[in-house]
Amino acid sequence: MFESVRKQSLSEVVFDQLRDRIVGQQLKAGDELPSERVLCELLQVNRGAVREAIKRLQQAGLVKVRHGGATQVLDYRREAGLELLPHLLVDEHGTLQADTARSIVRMRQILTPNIAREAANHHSPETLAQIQHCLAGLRREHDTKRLQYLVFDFWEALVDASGNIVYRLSLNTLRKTYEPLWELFTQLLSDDFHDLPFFEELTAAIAAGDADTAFNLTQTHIDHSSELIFHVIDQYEATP
Amino acid sequence: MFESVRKQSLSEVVFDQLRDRIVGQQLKAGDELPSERVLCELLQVNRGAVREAIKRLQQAGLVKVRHGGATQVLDYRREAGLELLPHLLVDEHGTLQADTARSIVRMRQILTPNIAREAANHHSPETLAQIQHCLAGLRREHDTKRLQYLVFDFWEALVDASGNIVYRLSLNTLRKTYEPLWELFTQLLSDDFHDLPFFEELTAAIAAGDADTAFNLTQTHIDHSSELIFHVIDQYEATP
DNA sequence: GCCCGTCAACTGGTATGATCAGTTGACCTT
DNA sequence: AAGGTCAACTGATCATACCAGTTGACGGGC
Repeated sequence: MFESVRKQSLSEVVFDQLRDRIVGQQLKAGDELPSERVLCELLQVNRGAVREAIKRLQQAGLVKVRHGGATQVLDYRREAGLELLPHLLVDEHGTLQADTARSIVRMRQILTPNIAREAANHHSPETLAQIQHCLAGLRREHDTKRLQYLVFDFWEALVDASGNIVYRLSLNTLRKTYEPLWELFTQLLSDDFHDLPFFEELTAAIAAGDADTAFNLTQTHIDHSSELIFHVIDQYEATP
Repeated sequence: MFESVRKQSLSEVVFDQLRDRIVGQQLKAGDELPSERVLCELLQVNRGAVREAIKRLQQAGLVKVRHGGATQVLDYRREAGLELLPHLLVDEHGTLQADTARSIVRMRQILTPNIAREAANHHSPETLAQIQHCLAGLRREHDTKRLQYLVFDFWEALVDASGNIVYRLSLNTLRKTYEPLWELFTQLLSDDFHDLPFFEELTAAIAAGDADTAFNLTQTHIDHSSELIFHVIDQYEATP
């Protein structure tokens, strides 16, 4: 099929370039960015584009801007937020960083059972209905690719039911992080997507308000898929 | 003492105003922002300032900008990242949102024991030394206020030792979120800060690579302080 | 009637150059 | 050596063009 052509604004290009230099350590913490006027000259763009890019770097916690003084590069490991994750997982050369990948899987591994637990504790009639609606979709679908989307919707419904906004926002970022790798998981986690009994039991446990069962069921399920992914990461790391 | 005077750039003011309207639901998901030129007129500022603010909104996942079309407000609960948290905890009127506060405490509660576990599993000689250095500081300090900083440094050392970048970035955001409420915790968690035996045992467990003990010790410790905080939140919510 | 191209009137994106405002450091005075 | 002055940086703001993509009304063709 056709792919949508990518259109990047200038300020986006500038932002990407500076961000990559920072996470790539060519610009280290404490270093000073060239002045806006110099950057214009170096990058051959107008100053507005440079300023927009720097505003975004500031928003991302990568630089500190001071009126009258030079713009300073911050230590992104101490200052940046989760939203930097996508660019730590895949570096500027498109290389996947195994350490980051493992970190993400771990996070998912510990977050998901707790989401299930809190969904059992805090669900409302509306959010429960949404979960059950997702479950009904899972029952009908057999194509792995489409199933993957439905499984994801199921988890999103759980997060909503948990009522925990921090889980919600964290998962948003995690989603954006592995969206580019979506198809990688289609085959890898195929068995998990097709594990209908699990989704049935989990939904039942949540509906019954049985938090411990919801937690344990999910932990078992997620531990399994995590092991699969860890294994693939190890393989990837071993064969450059 | 004196407080440093706050200086906010225009684009920052514009950004704050628009962000508050979005999280405050005056601008709902799907709504269209006024055009940049109209916003200039409404806010009586230069277009550059408006554009810089909108770039930051875009970076934060709050709006979707399309060349030629209107800028659309997104559903921040589905699109935004963790970095929005500070502004969900305290709304534009300075009111603390109890639900968000509880979500944050829960997140901390489930994250911290896992950080300890992974610190036990993955620490290097350097990161372990850093933890022990923090512990030494805790032994010497008795003033609660200064102790609070040292305790925080201790946890940061643990996160570094865990080697998990996702934990690291999440904690960065959580830190920025409760930084404004820092003094609130000074008295509330005073007993926890002074619980030296806990820090001693935890450090020993990590040094010994005993992940389960590290996990359990931390869980007990954090569960206790979480209960304290939950209690205060409940009280706060009951007395408006 | 319906389809399709045209075009004007939006929208955001880029460019230029001027000016305001805070920071820094060399230099001069005391 | 201490302190004040000032020129030369830095970022912040402004005004005004013009480029480029989107939208929808309009009108000719079938």
